[in-house]
Amino acid sequence: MPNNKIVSIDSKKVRCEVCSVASLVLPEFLGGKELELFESVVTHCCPVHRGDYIFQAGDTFRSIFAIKSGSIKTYTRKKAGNNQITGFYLPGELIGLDAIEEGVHHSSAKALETAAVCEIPFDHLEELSSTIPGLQRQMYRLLSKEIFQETNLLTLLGSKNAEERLAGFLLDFSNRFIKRGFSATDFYLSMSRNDIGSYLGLAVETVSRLFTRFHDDGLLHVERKHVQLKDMDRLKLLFNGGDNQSDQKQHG
Amino acid sequence: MPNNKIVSIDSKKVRCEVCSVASLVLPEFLGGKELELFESVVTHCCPVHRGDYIFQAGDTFRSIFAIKSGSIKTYTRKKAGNNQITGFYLPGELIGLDAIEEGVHHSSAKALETAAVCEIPFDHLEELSSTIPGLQRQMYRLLSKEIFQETNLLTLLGSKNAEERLAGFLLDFSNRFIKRGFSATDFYLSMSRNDIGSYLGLAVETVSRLFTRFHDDGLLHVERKHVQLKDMDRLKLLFNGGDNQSDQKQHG
DNA sequence: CGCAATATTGACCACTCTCAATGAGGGTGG
DNA sequence: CCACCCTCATTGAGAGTGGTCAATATTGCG
Repeated sequence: MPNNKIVSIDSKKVRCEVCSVASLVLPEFLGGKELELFESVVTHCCPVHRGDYIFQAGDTFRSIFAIKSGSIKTYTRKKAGNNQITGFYLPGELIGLDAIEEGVHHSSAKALETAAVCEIPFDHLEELSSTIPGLQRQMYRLLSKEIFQETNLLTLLGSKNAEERLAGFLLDFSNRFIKRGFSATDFYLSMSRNDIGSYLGLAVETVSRLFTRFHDDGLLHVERKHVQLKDMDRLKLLFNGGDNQSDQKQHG
Repeated sequence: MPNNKIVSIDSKKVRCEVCSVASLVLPEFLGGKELELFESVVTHCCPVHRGDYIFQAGDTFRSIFAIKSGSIKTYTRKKAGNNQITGFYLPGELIGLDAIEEGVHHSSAKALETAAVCEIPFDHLEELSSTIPGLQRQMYRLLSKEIFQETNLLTLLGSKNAEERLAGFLLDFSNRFIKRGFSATDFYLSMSRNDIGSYLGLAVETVSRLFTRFHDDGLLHVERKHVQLKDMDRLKLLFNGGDNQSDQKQHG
């Protein structure tokens, strides 16, 4: 597995492993004592390997999971033999939030590479969040953030063409990497082209062709999983498509 | 506005107006006294008319809103002059949940018809939910439900073709109407074809053509906003597309 | 009653999917 | 250490779904 890791993350893994989950997931609002309390409810914090499940569709919901290092994909079953990727998650992000309501996981979560994932039993978290006001607030914010991000993805799928989608995908990762202190323009994508295609609602071949085109156009340098964004401005322009200009393609 | 109301809802509006928001939005877990407390934080409960905004993108987030009657659409700005519809909301549903995290609305909410909408100041709700454990739990569930539903929509947009999308759209509304005690097979769609198209990531013309085709195929009877589903089984079959059968179109 | 907005329908074509072949990596076993 | 296999990625050619443009209802509103 040497090549398909997000190396920039792996290089910091040691540091991540020792720092607290709480400070990673809940960067604000919690004091030292509260952080400790939060840490106390985190039961497991085990490393997983590429292909390992964190949970599967159909599992009873008991915990949410915080990612400390590595990356995770979530997906739902689609048609025979195929999966619909619903998200890629990086350190500091939570998975399993969609299962709170029904008490059952409807999606599966699988490690894209070696990763450290912390289990947070939800009933403990609930109890704790009713005693620590700041934690409750943070929980609301985290859930809201997930909704907001999915709304953005909906907009992407509902109104953008193939190249706008891939540009948006890359810019999203760029933003998320930079927030974690990694390079905004030089990173490894731990997921396969197939996963990217499914996530963006495109065929694998289209994704592959677009990477080639972007490469040839000088927008980026790509070699398998390794991506270096070369022209962020044009990439952003591409993402925004016909915006600003008064052309109104699609759903006019 | 005689024709573009969801009449089956309107016919029950009087009843809805007098029953509590809480019992509509939070059907479980709250006792009589707690319901009263919850009601006390609901400041406004004003009627809105077709085209009225509940909130707009850019507004400071202060409240979430519960719909008591009528229907609401939410959307984000897309390209010049166009909107990307992100959701349609019916009585008992909450809007504005995506704005908690950043404290700013990134989407707008507009009434599709005359509707009753209750404002619930979020800081009050937060306070209250830390004193009533059942309320906190319900809030988590409601937020989680929104995430789950958006994930479903993502799957729809990411992996279904045009007719599967429209079938899914109709089945979704059918389910939501039946949960509210209305007919599962006979209802009015309060939104325009344009809105449906935007929501489903399709051109208006495609939506129109599909309605006609479904009508001609005997799947449903449609006359402008009035829809009567005639063959739920075939509609479900259509929605599931190539599932069950071992054909694996798209992202093979 | 006429204008504006919304729907419907048709013709055309482009974007993206499908199918198919080839190439490149990575892991396993001899 | 190399051969082999299997998965994943790339590239090409052709086809089809669905978008765009345009014209014509139909409805609603001032």
